[in-house]
Amino acid sequence: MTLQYVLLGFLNYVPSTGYELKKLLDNSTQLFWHAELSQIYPILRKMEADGWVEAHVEPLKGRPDRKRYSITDTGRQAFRSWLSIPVDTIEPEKNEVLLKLFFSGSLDTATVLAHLRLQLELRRAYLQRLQGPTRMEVAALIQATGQHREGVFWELILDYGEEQTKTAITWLEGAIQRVAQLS
Amino acid sequence: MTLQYVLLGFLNYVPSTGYELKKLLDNSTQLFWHAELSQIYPILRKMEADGWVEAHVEPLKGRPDRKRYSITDTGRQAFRSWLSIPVDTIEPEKNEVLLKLFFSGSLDTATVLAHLRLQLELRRAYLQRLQGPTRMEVAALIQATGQHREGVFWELILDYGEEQTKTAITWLEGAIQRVAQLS
DNA sequence: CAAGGCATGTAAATCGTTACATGATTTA
DNA sequence: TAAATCATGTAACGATTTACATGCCTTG
Repeated sequence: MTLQYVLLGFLNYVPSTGYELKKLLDNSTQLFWHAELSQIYPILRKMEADGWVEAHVEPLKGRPDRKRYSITDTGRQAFRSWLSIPVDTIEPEKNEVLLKLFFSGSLDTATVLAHLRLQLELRRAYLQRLQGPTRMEVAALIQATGQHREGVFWELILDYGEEQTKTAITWLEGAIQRVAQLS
Repeated sequence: MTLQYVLLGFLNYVPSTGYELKKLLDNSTQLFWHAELSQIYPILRKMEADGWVEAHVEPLKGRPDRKRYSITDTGRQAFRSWLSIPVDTIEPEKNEVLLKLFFSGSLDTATVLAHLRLQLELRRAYLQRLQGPTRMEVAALIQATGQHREGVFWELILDYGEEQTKTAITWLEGAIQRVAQLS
Protein backbone atom coordinates (compact mmCIF):
# COMPACT_ATOMS: atom_id res chain seq x y z
CA MET A 1 0.00 0.00 0.00
CA THR A 2 2.53 2.57 1.15
CA LEU A 3 4.83 2.15 -1.83
CA GLN A 4 2.00 3.35 -4.07
CA TYR A 5 2.00 6.68 -2.28
CA VAL A 6 5.77 6.97 -2.36
CA LEU A 7 5.67 6.64 -6.15
CA LEU A 8 2.73 9.06 -6.39
CA GLY A 9 4.70 11.52 -4.29
CA PHE A 10 7.53 11.54 -6.82
CA LEU A 11 5.20 11.58 -9.81
CA ASN A 12 3.55 14.60 -8.22
CA TYR A 13 6.82 16.45 -8.88
CA VAL A 14 7.58 15.11 -12.35
CA PRO A 15 6.41 12.34 -14.72
CA SER A 16 8.89 9.44 -14.54
CA THR A 17 9.58 5.90 -15.66
CA GLY A 18 9.86 2.95 -13.28
CA TYR A 19 13.58 2.93 -13.75
CA GLU A 20 13.85 6.62 -12.88
CA LEU A 21 11.62 6.18 -9.83
CA LYS A 22 13.94 3.45 -8.57
CA LYS A 23 16.85 5.88 -8.79
CA LEU A 24 14.87 8.60 -7.04
CA LEU A 25 14.17 6.15 -4.23
CA ASP A 26 17.85 5.16 -4.02
CA ASN A 27 19.03 8.75 -4.02
CA SER A 28 16.57 10.37 -1.66
CA THR A 29 14.35 8.15 0.48
CA GLN A 30 16.74 5.30 1.12
CA LEU A 31 17.02 6.56 4.70
CA PHE A 32 13.36 5.70 5.37
CA TRP A 33 11.92 3.84 2.35
CA HIS A 34 13.27 1.56 -0.37
CA ALA A 35 12.00 -0.89 -3.00
CA GLU A 36 13.18 -3.11 -5.85
CA LEU A 37 12.26 -2.68 -9.50
CA SER A 38 10.38 -5.97 -9.42
CA GLN A 39 8.01 -4.37 -6.94
CA ILE A 40 7.81 -0.99 -8.67
CA TYR A 41 6.77 -2.11 -12.16
CA PRO A 42 3.67 -4.11 -11.11
CA ILE A 43 2.53 -1.31 -8.78
CA LEU A 44 2.75 1.25 -11.60
CA ARG A 45 0.56 -1.02 -13.73
CA LYS A 46 -1.93 -1.42 -10.92
CA MET A 47 -2.13 2.32 -10.39
CA GLU A 48 -2.65 2.78 -14.12
CA ALA A 49 -5.53 0.30 -13.99
CA ASP A 50 -6.96 2.22 -11.03
CA GLY A 51 -6.69 5.51 -12.90
CA TRP A 52 -4.17 7.06 -10.51
CA VAL A 53 -1.48 7.42 -13.18
CA GLU A 54 -1.33 7.54 -16.99
CA ALA A 55 1.40 5.97 -19.13
CA HIS A 56 2.91 7.67 -22.17
CA VAL A 57 4.82 5.11 -24.20
CA GLU A 58 8.03 6.19 -25.95
CA PRO A 59 9.25 3.51 -28.38
CA LEU A 60 12.99 2.83 -28.20
CA LYS A 61 15.13 0.85 -30.60
CA GLY A 62 16.68 -2.30 -29.21
CA ARG A 63 15.25 -1.81 -25.72
CA PRO A 64 11.86 -2.26 -24.10
CA ASP A 65 9.61 0.76 -24.73
CA ARG A 66 10.04 3.49 -22.18
CA LYS A 67 6.84 4.14 -20.22
CA ARG A 68 6.69 7.51 -18.61
CA TYR A 69 3.96 7.78 -15.99
CA SER A 70 2.14 10.97 -15.00
CA ILE A 71 -0.10 11.41 -11.97
CA THR A 72 -3.82 12.02 -12.68
CA ASP A 73 -6.22 14.18 -10.70
CA THR A 74 -7.60 11.05 -9.05
CA GLY A 75 -4.06 10.04 -8.12
CA ARG A 76 -3.29 13.48 -6.74
CA GLN A 77 -6.41 13.29 -4.60
CA ALA A 78 -5.47 9.84 -3.29
CA PHE A 79 -1.97 11.07 -2.51
CA ARG A 80 -3.12 14.16 -0.61
CA SER A 81 -5.65 12.13 1.32
CA TRP A 82 -2.96 9.66 2.39
CA LEU A 83 -0.59 12.48 3.29
CA SER A 84 -3.11 14.16 5.57
CA ILE A 85 -3.69 11.06 7.73
CA PRO A 86 -1.45 11.28 10.81
CA VAL A 87 0.74 8.34 11.86
CA ASP A 88 -0.72 7.67 15.31
CA THR A 89 1.59 4.89 16.50
CA ILE A 90 5.27 4.35 17.08
CA GLU A 91 6.08 1.95 14.28
CA PRO A 92 7.66 -1.31 15.47
CA GLU A 93 11.16 -1.91 14.13
CA LYS A 94 13.33 -4.89 13.40
CA ASN A 95 16.98 -4.60 14.29
CA GLU A 96 19.18 -7.65 13.96
CA VAL A 97 22.13 -6.03 15.73
CA LEU A 98 20.09 -5.49 18.89
CA LEU A 99 18.55 -8.92 18.49
CA LYS A 100 21.93 -10.65 18.47
CA LEU A 101 23.17 -8.51 21.33
CA PHE A 102 20.10 -9.53 23.32
CA PHE A 103 21.12 -13.19 23.07
CA SER A 104 24.86 -12.57 23.36
CA GLY A 105 25.00 -14.15 26.78
CA SER A 106 25.75 -17.33 24.80
CA LEU A 107 28.62 -15.69 22.93
CA ASP A 108 32.23 -15.11 23.99
CA THR A 109 33.16 -11.53 24.82
CA ALA A 110 35.72 -11.18 22.02
CA THR A 111 33.13 -11.99 19.35
CA VAL A 112 30.58 -9.60 20.82
CA LEU A 113 33.21 -6.86 20.80
CA ALA A 114 34.11 -7.60 17.18
CA HIS A 115 30.44 -7.31 16.19
CA LEU A 116 30.02 -4.00 18.00
CA ARG A 117 33.23 -2.57 16.56
CA LEU A 118 32.15 -3.46 13.04
CA GLN A 119 28.86 -1.63 13.56
CA LEU A 120 30.75 1.34 14.96
CA GLU A 121 32.87 1.55 11.81
CA LEU A 122 29.82 1.30 9.57
CA ARG A 123 27.99 4.04 11.45
CA ARG A 124 30.98 6.36 11.44
CA ALA A 125 31.37 6.00 7.67
CA TYR A 126 27.65 6.57 7.25
CA LEU A 127 27.78 9.75 9.33
CA GLN A 128 30.63 11.07 7.18
CA ARG A 129 28.51 10.54 4.10
CA LEU A 130 25.45 12.21 5.61
CA GLN A 131 27.39 15.24 6.81
CA GLY A 132 29.38 15.62 3.59
CA PRO A 133 28.10 14.54 0.18
CA THR A 134 24.46 13.97 1.14
CA ARG A 135 24.15 17.36 2.82
CA MET A 136 25.67 19.05 -0.25
CA GLU A 137 23.37 17.22 -2.67
CA VAL A 138 20.28 18.27 -0.77
CA ALA A 139 21.42 21.91 -0.67
CA ALA A 140 22.15 21.81 -4.40
CA LEU A 141 18.76 20.26 -5.13
CA ILE A 142 16.95 22.99 -3.20
CA GLN A 143 18.88 25.66 -5.12
CA ALA A 144 18.30 23.95 -8.47
CA THR A 145 14.56 23.37 -8.01
CA GLY A 146 13.75 26.46 -5.97
CA GLN A 147 11.64 24.22 -3.71
CA HIS A 148 12.38 26.17 -0.55
CA ARG A 149 9.36 25.01 1.43
CA GLU A 150 10.10 21.38 0.52
CA GLY A 151 13.75 22.05 1.30
CA VAL A 152 12.96 22.70 4.95
CA PHE A 153 11.49 19.21 5.27
CA TRP A 154 14.34 17.57 3.38
CA GLU A 155 16.89 19.19 5.66
CA LEU A 156 14.92 18.22 8.76
CA ILE A 157 15.00 14.60 7.62
CA LEU A 158 18.74 14.78 7.10
CA ASP A 159 19.09 16.26 10.58
CA TYR A 160 17.14 13.32 11.94
CA GLY A 161 19.41 10.81 10.25
CA GLU A 162 22.47 12.63 11.47
CA GLU A 163 21.30 12.85 15.08
CA GLN A 164 20.16 9.23 15.26
CA THR A 165 23.46 8.11 13.77
CA LYS A 166 25.45 10.20 16.26
CA THR A 167 23.42 8.71 19.10
CA ALA A 168 24.09 5.20 17.80
CA ILE A 169 27.82 5.94 17.60
CA THR A 170 27.99 7.28 21.15
CA TRP A 171 26.00 4.30 22.38
CA LEU A 172 28.26 1.85 20.54
CA GLU A 173 31.37 3.46 22.04
CA GLY A 174 29.89 3.12 25.52
CA ALA A 175 28.69 -0.42 24.88
CA ILE A 176 32.18 -1.46 23.74
CA GLN A 177 33.66 -0.04 26.95
CA ARG A 178 31.06 -1.84 29.05
CA VAL A 179 31.40 -5.20 27.31
CA ALA A 180 35.20 -5.02 27.39
CA GLN A 181 34.98 -5.06 31.20
CA LEU A 182 33.23 -8.43 31.09
CA SER A 183 36.31 -10.41 30.07
CA MET B 1 14.60 -17.06 8.67
CA THR B 2 15.47 -14.74 11.51
CA LEU B 3 12.35 -15.50 13.50
CA GLN B 4 13.53 -19.11 13.78
CA TYR B 5 16.61 -17.94 15.64
CA VAL B 6 14.64 -15.60 17.87
CA LEU B 7 12.50 -18.54 18.99
CA LEU B 8 15.57 -20.76 19.38
CA GLY B 9 17.14 -18.03 21.51
CA PHE B 10 14.26 -18.17 23.96
CA LEU B 11 14.02 -21.95 23.89
CA ASN B 12 17.72 -21.96 24.74
CA TYR B 13 16.74 -20.49 28.12
CA VAL B 14 13.64 -22.58 28.80
CA PRO B 15 11.27 -24.97 26.99
CA SER B 16 8.12 -23.09 26.00
CA THR B 17 4.86 -23.29 24.08
CA GLY B 18 4.07 -21.11 21.06
CA TYR B 19 1.71 -19.07 23.18
CA GLU B 20 4.39 -18.46 25.79
CA LEU B 21 6.94 -17.52 23.15
CA LYS B 22 4.56 -14.89 21.80
CA LYS B 23 4.37 -13.35 25.26
CA LEU B 24 8.14 -13.45 25.64
CA LEU B 25 8.43 -11.58 22.35
CA ASP B 26 5.86 -9.01 23.43
CA ASN B 27 7.49 -8.48 26.79
CA SER B 28 11.14 -8.37 25.86
CA THR B 29 12.08 -8.02 22.20
CA GLN B 30 9.24 -5.79 21.02
CA LEU B 31 11.78 -2.97 20.79
CA PHE B 32 13.62 -4.74 17.96
CA TRP B 33 11.65 -7.84 16.92
CA HIS B 34 8.01 -8.92 16.91
CA ALA B 35 5.77 -11.62 15.37
CA GLU B 36 2.20 -12.90 15.38
CA LEU B 37 1.08 -16.33 16.61
CA SER B 38 0.04 -17.24 13.06
CA GLN B 39 3.70 -16.98 12.11
CA ILE B 40 5.08 -18.64 15.24
CA TYR B 41 3.13 -21.91 15.17
CA PRO B 42 4.12 -22.96 11.62
CA ILE B 43 7.76 -22.10 12.27
CA LEU B 44 7.82 -24.25 15.40
CA ARG B 45 6.48 -27.17 13.34
CA LYS B 46 9.06 -26.57 10.66
CA MET B 47 11.87 -26.54 13.23
CA GLU B 48 10.49 -29.75 14.72
CA ALA B 49 10.58 -31.35 11.25
CA ASP B 50 14.18 -30.11 10.87
CA GLY B 51 15.16 -31.58 14.23
CA TRP B 52 15.99 -28.22 15.81
CA VAL B 53 13.33 -28.57 18.51
CA GLU B 54 11.35 -31.37 20.14
CA ALA B 55 7.69 -31.18 21.17
CA HIS B 56 6.34 -32.62 24.40
CA VAL B 57 2.55 -32.80 24.24
CA GLU B 58 0.53 -32.12 27.41
CA PRO B 59 -3.14 -33.04 26.94
CA LEU B 60 -5.58 -30.45 28.32
CA LYS B 61 -9.31 -30.75 28.88
CA GLY B 62 -11.47 -28.55 26.67
CA ARG B 63 -8.53 -26.85 24.95
CA PRO B 64 -6.07 -27.78 22.24
CA ASP B 65 -3.20 -29.86 23.59
CA ARG B 66 -0.36 -27.80 24.93
CA LYS B 67 2.87 -28.41 23.02
CA ARG B 68 5.98 -27.48 24.89
CA TYR B 69 9.04 -27.25 22.68
CA SER B 70 12.64 -27.85 23.78
CA ILE B 71 15.75 -27.00 21.82
CA THR B 72 17.84 -29.95 20.60
CA ASP B 73 21.63 -30.14 20.25
CA THR B 74 21.24 -29.56 16.52
CA GLY B 75 19.10 -26.52 17.23
CA ARG B 76 21.58 -25.18 19.75
CA GLN B 77 24.33 -25.53 17.18
CA ALA B 78 22.30 -23.70 14.53
CA PHE B 79 21.53 -20.93 17.00
CA ARG B 80 25.14 -20.41 18.05
CA SER B 81 26.27 -20.44 14.45
CA TRP B 82 23.72 -17.72 13.55
CA LEU B 83 24.68 -15.71 16.61
CA SER B 84 28.37 -15.69 15.73
CA ILE B 85 27.84 -14.21 12.24
CA PRO B 86 28.36 -10.43 12.40
CA VAL B 87 25.80 -8.06 10.91
CA ASP B 88 27.99 -6.31 8.34
CA THR B 89 25.51 -3.75 6.97
CA ILE B 90 23.41 -0.91 8.27
CA GLU B 91 19.96 -2.37 7.91
CA PRO B 92 17.59 -0.24 5.80
CA GLU B 93 14.56 1.03 7.69
CA LYS B 94 11.05 2.05 6.83
CA ASN B 95 9.65 5.07 8.61
CA GLU B 96 6.28 6.40 7.56
CA VAL B 97 6.59 9.54 9.67
CA LEU B 98 9.74 10.63 7.82
CA LEU B 99 8.19 9.56 4.53
CA LYS B 100 5.17 11.81 5.00
CA LEU B 101 7.36 14.66 6.20
CA PHE B 102 9.47 14.28 3.07
CA PHE B 103 6.42 14.96 0.91
CA SER B 104 4.87 17.56 3.22
CA GLY B 105 5.55 20.37 0.79
CA SER B 106 2.05 19.53 -0.51
CA LEU B 107 0.51 19.83 2.95
CA ASP B 108 -0.56 22.91 4.89
CA THR B 109 1.65 23.93 7.80
CA ALA B 110 -1.03 23.41 10.46
CA THR B 111 -1.50 19.75 9.50
CA VAL B 112 2.25 19.10 9.43
CA LEU B 113 2.52 20.60 12.91
CA ALA B 114 -0.37 18.46 14.18
CA HIS B 115 1.36 15.33 12.85
CA LEU B 116 4.67 16.25 14.48
CA ARG B 117 3.03 17.12 17.80
CA LEU B 118 1.23 13.77 17.87
CA GLN B 119 4.52 11.95 17.36
CA LEU B 120 6.12 14.04 20.10
CA GLU B 121 3.39 12.98 22.55
CA LEU B 122 3.77 9.33 21.59
CA ARG B 123 7.55 9.42 22.03
CA ARG B 124 7.35 11.18 25.37
CA ALA B 125 4.92 8.59 26.71
CA TYR B 126 7.16 5.83 25.36
CA LEU B 127 10.22 7.31 27.07
CA GLN B 128 8.34 7.40 30.38
CA ARG B 129 7.58 3.72 30.03
CA LEU B 130 11.16 2.82 29.11
CA GLN B 131 12.64 4.79 32.01
CA GLY B 132 10.10 3.59 34.55
CA PRO B 133 8.33 0.22 34.35
CA THR B 134 10.49 -1.35 31.65
CA ARG B 135 13.74 -0.47 33.43
CA MET B 136 12.38 -1.96 36.68
CA GLU B 137 11.21 -5.15 35.02
CA VAL B 138 14.61 -5.75 33.47
CA ALA B 139 16.37 -5.16 36.78
CA ALA B 140 13.95 -7.54 38.52
CA LEU B 141 14.46 -10.18 35.84
CA ILE B 142 18.24 -10.03 36.24
CA GLN B 143 17.87 -10.43 40.02
CA ALA B 144 15.35 -13.26 39.68
CA THR B 145 17.28 -15.27 37.13
CA GLY B 146 20.80 -14.41 38.27
CA GLN B 147 21.72 -13.92 34.60
CA HIS B 148 24.24 -11.16 35.30
CA ARG B 149 26.21 -11.50 32.09
CA GLU B 150 22.97 -11.48 30.02
CA GLY B 151 21.78 -8.60 32.17
CA VAL B 152 24.55 -6.37 30.87
CA PHE B 153 23.29 -6.86 27.32
CA TRP B 154 19.65 -6.36 28.26
CA GLU B 155 20.46 -3.07 29.96
CA LEU B 156 22.56 -1.91 27.02
CA ILE B 157 19.60 -2.50 24.73
CA LEU B 158 17.34 -0.50 27.03
CA ASP B 159 19.93 2.28 27.03
CA TYR B 160 19.85 2.25 23.25
CA GLY B 161 16.06 2.55 23.14
CA GLU B 162 16.17 5.35 25.68
CA GLU B 163 18.85 7.35 23.89
CA GLN B 164 17.27 6.99 20.46
CA THR B 165 13.92 8.04 21.88
CA LYS B 166 15.44 11.08 23.58
CA THR B 167 17.11 12.04 20.32
CA ALA B 168 13.81 11.70 18.47
CA ILE B 169 12.09 13.91 21.07
CA THR B 170 14.72 16.64 20.85
CA TRP B 171 14.56 16.49 17.06
CA LEU B 172 10.75 16.69 17.06
CA GLU B 173 10.84 19.72 19.35
CA GLY B 174 13.27 21.47 17.01
CA ALA B 175 11.32 20.42 13.92
CA ILE B 176 8.11 21.86 15.37
CA GLN B 177 9.88 25.17 16.02
CA ARG B 178 11.27 25.23 12.50
CA VAL B 179 8.01 24.30 10.77
CA ALA B 180 6.03 26.81 12.86
CA GLN B 181 8.12 29.57 11.29
CA LEU B 182 6.87 28.56 7.84
CA SER B 183 3.34 29.89 8.32
C1' DC C 1 36.30 -5.46 -25.51
C1' DA C 2 34.54 -5.77 -20.96
C1' DA C 3 31.76 -3.57 -17.53
C1' DG C 4 28.21 -0.89 -16.30
C1' DG C 5 24.10 1.53 -17.35
C1' DC C 6 19.57 1.65 -19.60
C1' DA C 7 14.91 -0.39 -19.71
C1' DT C 8 11.47 -3.61 -19.12
C1' DG C 9 9.47 -7.35 -17.02
C1' DT C 10 8.14 -12.53 -14.96
C1' DA C 11 8.47 -16.32 -11.57
C1' DA C 12 9.22 -18.26 -7.37
C1' DA C 13 9.85 -18.04 -2.83
C1' DT C 14 9.64 -15.96 1.55
C1' DC C 15 7.85 -13.06 4.99
C1' DG C 16 4.20 -10.92 7.47
C1' DT C 17 -0.59 -9.40 8.71
C1' DT C 18 -5.45 -9.94 9.23
C1' DA C 19 -9.37 -12.55 9.52
C1' DC C 20 -11.49 -16.72 10.75
C1' DA C 21 -12.49 -20.83 13.83
C1' DT C 22 -13.09 -23.28 18.37
C1' DG C 23 -14.22 -23.44 23.18
C1' DA C 24 -13.10 -23.87 28.19
C1' DT C 25 -11.35 -21.22 32.21
C1' DT C 26 -10.47 -17.29 34.89
C1' DT C 27 -11.09 -12.58 36.31
C1' DA C 28 -13.53 -8.26 37.04
C1' DT D 1 -22.29 -12.25 33.08
C1' DA D 2 -19.23 -10.18 30.07
C1' DA D 3 -14.48 -9.76 28.93
C1' DA D 4 -10.01 -11.39 28.96
C1' DT D 5 -6.95 -15.23 28.93
C1' DC D 6 -5.47 -19.74 27.58
C1' DA D 7 -4.26 -22.61 23.51
C1' DT D 8 -4.08 -24.14 19.00
C1' DG D 9 -4.30 -23.55 14.32
C1' DT D 10 -5.82 -22.44 8.92
C1' DA D 11 -6.77 -19.36 4.96
C1' DA D 12 -6.32 -15.50 2.35
C1' DC D 13 -4.06 -11.78 1.22
C1' DG D 14 -0.41 -8.55 0.78
C1' DA D 15 4.47 -7.16 0.88
C1' DT D 16 9.16 -8.04 -0.25
C1' DT D 17 13.28 -10.31 -2.01
C1' DT D 18 15.91 -13.01 -5.18
C1' DA D 19 16.62 -15.08 -9.36
C1' DC D 20 15.87 -15.20 -14.12
C1' DA D 21 15.48 -13.17 -18.93
C1' DT D 22 16.61 -9.99 -22.85
C1' DG D 23 19.69 -6.99 -25.40
C1' DC D 24 21.38 -2.47 -26.88
C1' DC D 25 24.27 1.56 -25.78
C1' DT D 26 27.92 4.02 -23.55
C1' DT D 27 32.04 4.47 -21.05
C1' DG D 28 36.67 3.18 -19.62
